[in-house]
Amino acid sequence: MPLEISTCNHLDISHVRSSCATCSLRELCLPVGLNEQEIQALGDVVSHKRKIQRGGSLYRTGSKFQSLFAIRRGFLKTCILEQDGRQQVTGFHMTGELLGLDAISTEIHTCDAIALEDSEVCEIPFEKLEEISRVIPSLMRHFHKIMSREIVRDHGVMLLLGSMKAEERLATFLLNLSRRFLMRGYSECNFNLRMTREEIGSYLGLKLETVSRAFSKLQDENIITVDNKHIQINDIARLRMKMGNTTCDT
Amino acid sequence: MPLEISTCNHLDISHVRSSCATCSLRELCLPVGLNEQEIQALGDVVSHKRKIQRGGSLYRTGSKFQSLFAIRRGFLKTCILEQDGRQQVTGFHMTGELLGLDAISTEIHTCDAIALEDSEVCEIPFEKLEEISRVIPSLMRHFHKIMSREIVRDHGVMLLLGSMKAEERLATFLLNLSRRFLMRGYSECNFNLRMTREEIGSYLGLKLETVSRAFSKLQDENIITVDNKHIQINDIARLRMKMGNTTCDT
DNA sequence: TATCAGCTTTGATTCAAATCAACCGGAGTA
DNA sequence: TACTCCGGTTGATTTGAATCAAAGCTGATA
Repeated sequence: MPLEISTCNHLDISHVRSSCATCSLRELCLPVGLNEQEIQALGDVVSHKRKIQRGGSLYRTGSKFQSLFAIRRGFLKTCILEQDGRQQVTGFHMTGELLGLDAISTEIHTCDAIALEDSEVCEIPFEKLEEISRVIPSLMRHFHKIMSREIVRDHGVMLLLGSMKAEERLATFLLNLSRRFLMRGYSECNFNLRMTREEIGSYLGLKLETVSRAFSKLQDENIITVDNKHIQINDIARLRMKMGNTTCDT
Repeated sequence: MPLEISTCNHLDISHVRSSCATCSLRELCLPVGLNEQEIQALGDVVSHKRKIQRGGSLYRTGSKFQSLFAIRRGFLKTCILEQDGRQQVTGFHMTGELLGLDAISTEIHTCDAIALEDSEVCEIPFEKLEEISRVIPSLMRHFHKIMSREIVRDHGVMLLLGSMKAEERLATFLLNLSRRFLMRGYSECNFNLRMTREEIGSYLGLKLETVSRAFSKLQDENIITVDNKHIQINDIARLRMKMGNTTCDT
């Protein structure tokens, strides 16, 4: 079922908030430079939407259905769960981002995607994506870019985990969130965290107490103001200093 | 210039050591399940081979030429180099593996690939790869799998860096190398490391002294025998125990 | 063969983060 | 209202890895 695109034609992604699926796709795809034809073609293959409640999972390790998911609304985390209970968050994903790129290799999802708040996603089966890409080859190239970007992002996280101190990690994390909020049209200096200290710690390779201490330290230095889940960045320049001279963007 | 494949038809990758480019591609591609037609098609687009001397670089951060590289012979490392001199090895790559998947997103290589010993690679320009994929769609699917596998691998490394102790990291690393050597037809319990302690440390998020100590500890426990760069695994089961109950495969 | 630079090992010390523990505060509920 | 659970903060202590330091080894080269 093709989705109408005539109803909205916002090209500025910062204003795209409607529930039109193609708009959501536009929001997704503009950053990678898709043109109207490509967006419309992609809209045609979006088979269905799914809602996930807070705490619910979009997919789990071992689930076989192969799809790419575009987040239309909400906030999710992906994580690896080990047999011994060790768990690691591999990423946080917000409205307008993509999910599920790990599933292609194994025919099976190797990590879980769990909603941190009520969310809604578009599901794009890989088969459909590949099918349409044969007609519109440029789409495939964009898809490659997205996958490649994920690899680069992961390398950034590896650098963070391998060589940064707790405070540097948190600064990097906050600046990354800030940038993503800004990109989606929200304030870059005022936002609410959707995840707990423990989840942040898991992502950054730290314990929750260490995360809490790092927050307190940044607040003591007047760089940020923390009120539980609410973060206000008072001095973004000094926060960048904390990050060190890294170009890494997680 | 098409490459002849009639001269060799080894299907058992463990014996493929010839300098025939298509053989090398076969070696590369069999693990992902390419058929003869696909291998031959890919052989046709391999534009040229490159030799890299020990210490030389295949590509550097900032170089713009976009290609996928298939290692025909040798051993390379990829690493991110930060402005402040911080450097992190993101992976080691041996004969029969692929390189260059990070370049697609940015139109530019974001990390360096440096030869740890004299090496030789096939260069496959992305454009050619995409071109041929339009004719043979299954090839594209394999390419996706390879990229996806890289993402999964990176997640494994993130788990390692985020939650493992020094000894667990080294055990995981050795078992991973072991498996890859086995896959290429070498001994899984007797091999030579191509990289220094410092490079291992950089990859595992440890200092070189810590790596050395971890080696010594495993030797003291009679799990491995270390003679400088030569490693012999005496008790692979106990080495696996050291790894912890992780399924992660770096 | 001697020399030298780079790599490796080992020991002593320091330090950052984990761990252990106590307490606080808000949301939900009996 | 009192209770409990959960998430967050803060303090004290422990611990694993980094750092500093010295010395041994190896392979390349003159």
